[in-house]
Amino acid sequence: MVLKSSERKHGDIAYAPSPLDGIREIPRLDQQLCFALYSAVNRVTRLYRPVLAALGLTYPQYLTMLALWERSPRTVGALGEALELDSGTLTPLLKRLEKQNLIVRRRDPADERRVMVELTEAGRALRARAAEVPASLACRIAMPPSDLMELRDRVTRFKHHLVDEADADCVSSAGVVAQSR
Amino acid sequence: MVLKSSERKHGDIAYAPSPLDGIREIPRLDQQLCFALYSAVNRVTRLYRPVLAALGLTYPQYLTMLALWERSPRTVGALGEALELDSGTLTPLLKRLEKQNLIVRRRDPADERRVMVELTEAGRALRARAAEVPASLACRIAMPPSDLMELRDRVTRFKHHLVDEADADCVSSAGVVAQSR
DNA sequence: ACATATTCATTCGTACACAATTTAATTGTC
DNA sequence: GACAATTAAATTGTGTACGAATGAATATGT
Repeated sequence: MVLKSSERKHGDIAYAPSPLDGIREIPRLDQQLCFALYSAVNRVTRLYRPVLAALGLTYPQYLTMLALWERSPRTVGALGEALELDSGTLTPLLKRLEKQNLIVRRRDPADERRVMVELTEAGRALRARAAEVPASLACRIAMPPSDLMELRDRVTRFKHHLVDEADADCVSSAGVVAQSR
Repeated sequence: MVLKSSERKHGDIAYAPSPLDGIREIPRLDQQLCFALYSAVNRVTRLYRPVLAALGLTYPQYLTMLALWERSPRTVGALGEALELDSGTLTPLLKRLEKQNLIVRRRDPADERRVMVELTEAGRALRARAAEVPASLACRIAMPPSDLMELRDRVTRFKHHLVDEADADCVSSAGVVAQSR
């Protein structure tokens, strides 16, 4: 019942042979960079959850508060740029923060299209309690700080190398997104 | 209206002073490793979206198919272990794949608690078309393969250093999860 | 001036992600 | 062989993520 599976496309991908029934192509799940990132983020979110629950926040809400603690009256668009989220994601998230009295949202009088998001007193006050979060998380990550910084810089560099628009030269660094060893 | 903000907790975090109104504590958003991971994954998912849409798959569905292409009759639990997802996430996802006729789900006769997930003919056939995905993605990531592999290994190592249970020694590598420069 | 285009946020629909709960089947223990 | 403990998925409820469509406000071109 096994497919023919001999359709080699155009020698475009370097891969290790699959252990299963002669079918080739596509690197294994555990060798793919993108899966590593994907599962790492899920795990990190799970790590943050109990710590942030004490503050009544989810991880994306915590990130939003971090952004607001940096600069407080801010438009939805500016927040979205900082967090790299679109307004369709932020609007309901901000409504939940508003329901918790951590922020207020109001139209910018100067430009009624914009919605200004601003910390409330309670929102600013939460910062003191949130100051313990990084330490709580750190004790759950048994890795030298230098390695963590190195990783952060590499992830950031990776982000900057993602081609947003379809410039599509598509010949350069062939199938190594999901690379084999 | 600015808060007192002079509540230094217990010299637990190394941080750079915030540019804003004297408030300290908590590293900036763009200096946090976890945010870098978080936003990188969102971007990667957006990159995959149009490519996978041609196959009728989302990114988590694609990962699930990758796992099944590696080993096909598999329990929901085994899939969840491979993908690091729980059944609450997997069950509806698998139902959608089943609706597309890519997989079938049936109870294991040997143990009626288990649900076996198996590729259909169409599911196996999809592999040939999916073989182009890594190359399509690679052309959107302008980075040397060696850097990508290095990053993958570092992310994987990072994952392995996350403390799942509350072993909580909590003194070692203080607040560097979200580190400052 | 004014029709057109653009911008900004909201709404809607689809699809994760996970904790907590529920249901069903199996295993241990006696 | 009954029955408590355990295990495996499914279900429920909350909260993201995002594309596409919507609608209101501002910018623009002639």
